[in-house]
Amino acid sequence: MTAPHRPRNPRGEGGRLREQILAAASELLDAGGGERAVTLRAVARRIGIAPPSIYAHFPDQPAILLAVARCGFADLAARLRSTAAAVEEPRQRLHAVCRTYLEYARHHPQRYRVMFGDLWTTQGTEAMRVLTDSLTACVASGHAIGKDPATDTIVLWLGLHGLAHQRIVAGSYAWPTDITQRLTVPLAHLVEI
Amino acid sequence: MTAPHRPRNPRGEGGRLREQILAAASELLDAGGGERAVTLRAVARRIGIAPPSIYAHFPDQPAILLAVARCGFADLAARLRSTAAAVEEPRQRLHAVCRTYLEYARHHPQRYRVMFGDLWTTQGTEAMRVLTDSLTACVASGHAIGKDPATDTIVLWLGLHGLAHQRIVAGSYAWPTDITQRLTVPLAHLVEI
DNA sequence: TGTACATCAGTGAACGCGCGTTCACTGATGTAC
DNA sequence: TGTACATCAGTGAACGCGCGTTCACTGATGTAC
Repeated sequence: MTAPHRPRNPRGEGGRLREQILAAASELLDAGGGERAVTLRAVARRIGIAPPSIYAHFPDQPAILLAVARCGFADLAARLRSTAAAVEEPRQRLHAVCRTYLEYARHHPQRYRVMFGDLWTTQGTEAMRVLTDSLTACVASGHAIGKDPATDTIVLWLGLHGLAHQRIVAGSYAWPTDITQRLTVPLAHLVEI
Repeated sequence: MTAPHRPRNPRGEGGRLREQILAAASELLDAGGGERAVTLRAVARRIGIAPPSIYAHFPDQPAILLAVARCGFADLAARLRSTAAAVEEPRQRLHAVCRTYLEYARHHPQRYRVMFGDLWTTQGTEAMRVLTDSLTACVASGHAIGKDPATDTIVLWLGLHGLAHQRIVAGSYAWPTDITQRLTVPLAHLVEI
């Protein structure tokens, strides 16, 4: 658990500890303990520092989780953007973006829960924009119908979120293999052309 | 907070305390504190008993929340059943059942989160059956298309759950007023006839 | 009818624990003169 | 070049708190004889 003999950061590089704290918090989250496992002392223990050392970088304990969520949203948005940029065909692109979203939730289940539980306010708009753009492109190319892509995006996202969340909390449930398609196709109003 | 002068239950009626414990736990849940607020001692305080008195009815602290969830599922299923029984027309019935589901989540937000976070296994099948039956009836009457109502129900429910959950955690968000329709109509494959 | 006894619904005091946070500090490294 | 000083990264010990759980108990109420 404890990592002894940690060399202190060189002068001027004290900020590195902040990254280590965030990384340790993320690891604790997804190491099975969930949100409750991310205590100030547990984070310190994992890095191998004394508990008070954290106060140089975060005002209090909740601030750590908040920062983890903030990073999570930035990370998610970046992944969605790069997925969207990699696929040309509108319909395929929308599917790829949805897949990336669901993969993110699967790879960081507890971080996802923290992000979209409690402190989801306007932080998700960046990620949502990628979804909106992808859906709008489908409408423009005739792959989808619907005169209100903004609202359609919200509805599509609600479906994705429902699936992502339930996959996390009911991991053993035998979901139909084509569940993603069966959710996204009707919600995005995709049509054969 | 504390309720003093609580008269002890008459002889043979000691089981009543169990109900009070569950009620107190539910109240604590939805009184803003969330899951963390439901400590053994907090429950005892709210009823006005000594902490050890709880051990006559529950083996340990997690068992309290588990029992709350169990009751919640039974309650939800009962409400859905009575709603379904009250509406004749298949399409209206499906809508009414969905509405009741969402209302339940809104009225007991934290209880809902406990139910469908962590300990959702096979407890929800009762409630799901009402949804399946309603959807099947729609297909039979030609109000909905789709050859696999069982899977369609899961998909529809994922959408409902996504909305219910996000309404809870992002209460202030300005959802479109017709959001329920826009989610259920495509997911249930409802058609005009 | 009286009394000993069993049962029942709960108490009170105490335990050890991990937590968040505070405070005064230490020891290495760079900078000014 | 030597030395005093400031800065920086982090420590160690301690605090008070609420928690879950244990243990031996109390006092009212019903039952057997």
